[in-house]
Amino acid sequence: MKSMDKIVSLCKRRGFLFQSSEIYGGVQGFWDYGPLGVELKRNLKEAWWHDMISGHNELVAPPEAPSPFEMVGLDCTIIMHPQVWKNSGHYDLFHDHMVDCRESKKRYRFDQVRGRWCQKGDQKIFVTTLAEAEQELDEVRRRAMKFFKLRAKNADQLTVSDESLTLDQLDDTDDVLAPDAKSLGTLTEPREFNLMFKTTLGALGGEDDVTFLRPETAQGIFVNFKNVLDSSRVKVPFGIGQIGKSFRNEITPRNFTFRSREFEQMEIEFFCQPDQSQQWYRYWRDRRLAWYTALGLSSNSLIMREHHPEELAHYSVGTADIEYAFPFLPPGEYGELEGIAHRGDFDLRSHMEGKLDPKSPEGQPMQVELNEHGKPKYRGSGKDLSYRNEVTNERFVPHVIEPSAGADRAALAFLCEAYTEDEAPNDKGEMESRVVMKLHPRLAPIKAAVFPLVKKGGMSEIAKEVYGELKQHLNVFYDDKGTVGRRYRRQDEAGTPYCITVDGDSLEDRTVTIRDRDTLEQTRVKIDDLTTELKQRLA
RNA sequence: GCGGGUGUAGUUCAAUGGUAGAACACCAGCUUCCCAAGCUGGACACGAGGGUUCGAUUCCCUUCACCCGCUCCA
Repeated sequence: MKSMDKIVSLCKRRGFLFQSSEIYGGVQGFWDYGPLGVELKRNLKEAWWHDMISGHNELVAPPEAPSPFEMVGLDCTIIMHPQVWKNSGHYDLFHDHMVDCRESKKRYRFDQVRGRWCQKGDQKIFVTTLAEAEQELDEVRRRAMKFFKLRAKNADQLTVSDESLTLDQLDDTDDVLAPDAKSLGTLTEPREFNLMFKTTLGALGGEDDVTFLRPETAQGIFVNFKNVLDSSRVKVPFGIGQIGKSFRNEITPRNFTFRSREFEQMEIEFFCQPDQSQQWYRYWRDRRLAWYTALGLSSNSLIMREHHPEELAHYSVGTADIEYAFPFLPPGEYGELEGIAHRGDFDLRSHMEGKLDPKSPEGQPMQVELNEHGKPKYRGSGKDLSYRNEVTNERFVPHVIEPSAGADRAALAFLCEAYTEDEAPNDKGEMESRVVMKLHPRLAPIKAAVFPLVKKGGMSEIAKEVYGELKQHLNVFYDDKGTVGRRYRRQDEAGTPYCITVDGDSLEDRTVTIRDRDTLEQTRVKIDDLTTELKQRLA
């Protein structure tokens, strides 16, 4: 049976993944890739970069694509101008003040809990509710009656303030009846949740020099949009891709590497004409799903989850998550690998004009979010990030489709998918259980292993010669320790798709056997044809 | 952040208020002409800090990490 415990144990044992700083007891939410893991992850990122960016042919429209398009890459810094995160919306979203209720164990956003002062006799309490604005007064009154143990006929003993307040407008929470509590004063002090990693610019930096490690790579693409346009001659529609580390202070890192605090993203921002954005959204959504299945994720374990219209920001035409049935999730539940979001012109315009207000009235272009003085809450760059079609002379702010993938989550999904227990014969022909990582050859850390069948009679010499030749082209591994069966099993656990064995016949006719990891079948090929044969099989 | 559970070798597990065992894995050698567990030998562990005690891996406290549930998930 496939279980998370077994997968975690194999990852440690074989050097795919280690806990960060393990000798000091580890740090929650940080993980290191070992010798096999780093190869897997590099292969994964290289597959993505090749398939999405460097291997893309911009001269022809791929199947299902509305038109030909261009793709270029970018690699930008982790630390950026602090204003980036204000206009991207992360600064506001990531600085929630939260309170916990000691009684109900629930957590609330401090500025979202509303309520009213209620008085009976000389006792004055603040009764809260999460109810909608229309039901708020009734709900507050109902809870207050219950708290004071008043019957309906004595309702006139209760006075409820006309003014609705949020918790952040109170001096303290001592007299607050929390939304799910029965007694007063159960809320903790509000605590700031810094979901972005704060850091300081410059050696003498004070509070004014605070900035953040990026929580996503995407913003680096948006702020370089004009640079890329001015330097690369790309024309809309085109995409900019980037692979890089991002950082988020996850509240509850859990499930192995699934929710890490330092993680790597593979993101594309695809810029297109607003009237074509729906087609491009569908194209990327379907293409990205197909990418995972092409690399070996079972379509039974993958789902495309379209967000419901009510989940979407109103400027967005659609958002879909590609999700995988990780073994640590209950049956029927899926964990996100990648989100494909239609982001409209929100990001480019926010970086031009100042942070747009997602709560802008529907049916018209979004407006810049204003502060209490009626000025932009956060100033934009003031730079023109619109695009001019040089043929039609039409000028517009491109709409953006954002396929945003998690490299570590993908690596984990491929590891989980690959873990297989099956049966293989032992030297007596009896079936024994075997653990094999059925990684796609493109992802496998080691492409082939080379063995002398036994360490004598000149087999080692030939095997070393074969190894030296292959090593120039492929990541291969040499092993002559123990019996050959044991060496095969070791490679099975590492996910090596092929094992090359030099035997007695090799001495006579310069042939070797290729053993297939999944079928255990062996075929004999000439040493001179080996590189070509392997490259063909690995393609 | 809350509640429950668990921390012993690379892995999976024992035992013990007084010398910490095993299996597999690993290393060296022997054996071995195709699928791990033949032979000999070897190296390797009580998450961290504090307390109680003559003595703590064991009891107590704190802390860190992992697992389960709740919460959160931009």
